[in-house]
Amino acid sequence: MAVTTAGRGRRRAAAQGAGATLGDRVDALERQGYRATPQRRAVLAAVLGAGRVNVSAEEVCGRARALCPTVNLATTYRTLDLLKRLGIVRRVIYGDGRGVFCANPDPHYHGTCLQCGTVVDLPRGRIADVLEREQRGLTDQAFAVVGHRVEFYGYCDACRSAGRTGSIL
Amino acid sequence: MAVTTAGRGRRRAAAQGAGATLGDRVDALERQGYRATPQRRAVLAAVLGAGRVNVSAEEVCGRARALCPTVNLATTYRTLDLLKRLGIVRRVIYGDGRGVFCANPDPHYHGTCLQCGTVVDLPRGRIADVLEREQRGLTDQAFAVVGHRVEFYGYCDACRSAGRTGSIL
DNA sequence: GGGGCCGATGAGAGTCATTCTCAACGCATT
DNA sequence: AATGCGTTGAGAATGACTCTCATCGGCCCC
Repeated sequence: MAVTTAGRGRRRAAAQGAGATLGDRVDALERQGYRATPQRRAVLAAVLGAGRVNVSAEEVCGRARALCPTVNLATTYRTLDLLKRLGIVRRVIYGDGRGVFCANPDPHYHGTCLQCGTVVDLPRGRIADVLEREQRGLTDQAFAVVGHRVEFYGYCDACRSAGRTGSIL
Repeated sequence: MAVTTAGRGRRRAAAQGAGATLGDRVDALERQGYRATPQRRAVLAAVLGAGRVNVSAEEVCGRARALCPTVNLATTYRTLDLLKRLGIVRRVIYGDGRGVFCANPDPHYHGTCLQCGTVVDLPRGRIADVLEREQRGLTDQAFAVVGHRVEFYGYCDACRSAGRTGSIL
């Protein structure tokens, strides 16, 4: 997979949303006045390429280097921050304080494996509505609630298959 | 408030739970074979004294020093970790990856102020049951869910009174 | 009641993720 | 070619946290 010229105007799909491609995100970037440099394309491709599994900045940097060898860790952080501000990626902080990045544009939850620490996307269920209602109920306290975040933990496929479901992260 | 001799056998209340006092926690500590040193008592008192507002390790250390001037930051971390293992305090990691400590033994949620970062305890509502059910529903995926964590965000009393409700952490 | 044992401590160095600084680069415009 | 400005790489700085190690201080045994 090469991340160099990244076709422009090839697709007219939604810039965000379930079907958005790498090119769509590149377009979004440029539309906001940012240059789509090879480094930024590589970082973007690295996050998108991780699929349902969320990745750390260091992992993103490693993957991006396979596409553009000059990508630096500082640039990776800068780019991820930019993509976060543009709403293209999300940053998830969990249990041990480590941050991982996620490019899934659909509403979803995150599940952290108690064994290996992997963070995967989980489909969104019916909790959201209940949480919305709960939010309103909590607001008459000394705290005005405006949003929430849910995080699940358990065991990923790999760890379950390997029988590793004992320890606690 | 002095944290020196910390009466033993004064109370016979539940060692854990809503009505537990500083002395109860000290007892719990000793019952498990750990020494209730002045430093540990001070750290414990510092966390308990913070009430509904959760505190960072550095804040705990500062508060503890008012009770026992020799308390060191390393000792604070060590003690907080010990108290965590004993189930006396809980560690909450939120938004920016900073960890805060909480001594509230009742089931509750945490609310993070988007303005000043303060973390307060919020009363537990009816979400828990829904989340339990949701957990089971999510488990037939490539991930076995065994638990969850909910975090609310909004604006604390102080920031609302001061009219600071604009920015996002 | 002196000595040894062992858990606990303070100070400071080390670690790790993340951010900052700054000179250099690259591309567009003139 | 000259200028300007966004972007970059390298490495230093930061900040939270953990580790190391010599020392301290109760407690037990003789």
